[in-house]
Amino acid sequence: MRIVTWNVNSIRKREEIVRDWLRDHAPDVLLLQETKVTDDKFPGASFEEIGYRLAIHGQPGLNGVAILSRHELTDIRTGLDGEEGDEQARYIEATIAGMRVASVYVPNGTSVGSDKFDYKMRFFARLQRRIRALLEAGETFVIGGDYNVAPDSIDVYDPRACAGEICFHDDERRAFRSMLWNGVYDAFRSVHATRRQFSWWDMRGGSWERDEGMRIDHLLLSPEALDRLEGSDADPSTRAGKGVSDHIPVWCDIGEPQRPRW
DNA sequence: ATGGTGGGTCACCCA
Repeated sequence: MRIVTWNVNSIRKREEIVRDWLRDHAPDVLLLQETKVTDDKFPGASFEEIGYRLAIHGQPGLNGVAILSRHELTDIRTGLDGEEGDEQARYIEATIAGMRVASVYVPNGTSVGSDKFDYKMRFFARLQRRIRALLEAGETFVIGGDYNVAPDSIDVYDPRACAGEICFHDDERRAFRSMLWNGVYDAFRSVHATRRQFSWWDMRGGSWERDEGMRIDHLLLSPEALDRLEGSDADPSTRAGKGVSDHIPVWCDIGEPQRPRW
């Protein structure tokens, strides 16, 4: 089962690109972030026509997450607990082929020390609580998305230039590691221990041309999903050219269970 | 240190 995560930076702008990519690669599941559209205006038919079912959670103009799946989607759940009145559409989760699969769009945080940065840090704590609940429930799960944090020095173009900056600040990296210490695993890094592979390059300042990117899109796996992990990679070809997202798709392949659970 | 481009919606916010 191939599960892909892709921040598309507006699904309406990227509808053709995403549909063509899905036709070429035919993954089982695509987790979308920054769809930037309300549910009634999501271009769902375009993906249903090529064999995908949808679970969508959007809002006007900002954020927005979705799950596209070739298999049945059940028990769809949206949002994270822990913040009264939070209207931001950043989390959706569903059961697909016996696994819980989620798409998450962690807040960018804008700048270290801002109100939005505080919200980002609270969001990490809320996400961690969800991870703990899934682990305690014994679920096999994959949470893919734009985490807006590069975990390690190898994951940024210049660790000195990025030190203390948004998406590489120690507080964010600690929050990411804190999730891992509960017993979830970064799929790409589990497969490629030392490979430098960015998933995002800023639209501004010719970052793509200079290869000044970061690896901020991740798939976090439960232990059972890690046992079944058969591969993980990304597709930088989608970043070339005009009219593309600033993020590229990142995926993992989860094999069939090899034996009954203990 | 700033600003660069490209989304959103409709004078700016967000990345």
